[in-house]
Amino acid sequence: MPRTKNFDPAEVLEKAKNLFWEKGYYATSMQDLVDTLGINRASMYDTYGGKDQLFAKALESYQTAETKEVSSILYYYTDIRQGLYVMFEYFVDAALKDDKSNSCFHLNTTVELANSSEEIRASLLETRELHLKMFRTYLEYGKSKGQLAAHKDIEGIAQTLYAFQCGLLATSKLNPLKENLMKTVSTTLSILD
Amino acid sequence: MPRTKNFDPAEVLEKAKNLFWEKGYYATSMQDLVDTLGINRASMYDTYGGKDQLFAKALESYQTAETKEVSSILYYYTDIRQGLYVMFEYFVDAALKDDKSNSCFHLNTTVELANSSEEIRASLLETRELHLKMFRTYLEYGKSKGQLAAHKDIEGIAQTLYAFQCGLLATSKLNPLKENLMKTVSTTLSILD
DNA sequence: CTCTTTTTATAATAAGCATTCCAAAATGGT
DNA sequence: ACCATTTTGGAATGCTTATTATAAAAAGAG
Repeated sequence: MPRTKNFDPAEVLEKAKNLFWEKGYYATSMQDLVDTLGINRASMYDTYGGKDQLFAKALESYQTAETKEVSSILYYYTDIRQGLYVMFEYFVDAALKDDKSNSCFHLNTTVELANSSEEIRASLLETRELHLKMFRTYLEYGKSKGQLAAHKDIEGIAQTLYAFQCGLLATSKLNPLKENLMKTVSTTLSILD
Repeated sequence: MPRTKNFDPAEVLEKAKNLFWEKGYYATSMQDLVDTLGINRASMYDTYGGKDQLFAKALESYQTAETKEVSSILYYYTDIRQGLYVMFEYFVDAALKDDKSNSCFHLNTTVELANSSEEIRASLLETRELHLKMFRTYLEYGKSKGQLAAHKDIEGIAQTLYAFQCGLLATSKLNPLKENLMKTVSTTLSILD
């Protein structure tokens, strides 16, 4: 019957995601969000709920998109070394986009909130589990193609790749140079040999 | 002439360090500190200055202690694989102490504040540089002893070890199991082979 | 045009924040 | 014993926070 929403909730959520990604949960105030999102404070509360819910939705949106992206990258490359390299490169580019060094929203949130919000922790754990599963599957595939020696411990490598990915993006805050970061990627991938 | 301080400033700073380590800068209020440190609010301001300065001192204290510890561990072990393994084990134990999962104060602060405080960033960068230098020196030593092949890229390995260390401790928040974490350490150390 | 709902702008609320101040009590050195 | 200084407890300050409320303007659907 009446007036419809004047903005695209998904578009606005994207802006909130970028702000939380850059500044973190505590350092981002609702006033910051009002200034950034381009919609009124009341519309914000009406559409997304309070700060907690908005943050949770932003994180969810980020994690879903990243998981999908990783999946399609790995699916595309039949050489696992190449696939993993491009995947790490994708994360590095995202961490350094717009000449900032915002690292990775998933990692930032792990450090800031994993121990203080059960709901957020569950969301982080689920994403970690999804990534580990993708790594395992991809490594199994590599083994079947003879790209990975049969005796290699897939679970150990998968967890190592996940840990290294977190470290790579964390250090990108202090060392925001792509070529430097990608050298550590190459070095790390030698665990496959 | 008159009354002397009633508490040991270093001891109290240790408590502040543990609280900031656990909760981070923003999530720790001065009231939390008053409740935890066991000294009066006025004494706190008088001895350490405001929140910023107290945090900076706590971080400095942490980084100095950790750097010293790493140095002595590496100095003690003549086998570089063993030395690095024990070093990572030391960090894992610290990250999981008291059955919590507080990760590493240096890493936590990198994620939370590296982009918002120039003073803190400088302190973090200096510590990173110190650790890289220790790694390089240790790897050179290993090379001279024939424990590391002559063609290995020392700078690349050093940076990779630093990145992995950050990732190892970050993931310890979601996966606080020592044996699990130490398996990724072993896997990563295969980059030396 | 007429509902009905959303937007907007503004303000009120209530709590928490870091910091400063004050006066009384405590304490070590002379 | 005296004095200088710190500790203590409490309160006051002034600012920021998240959230809710209010009322008027805007706009799509019948």
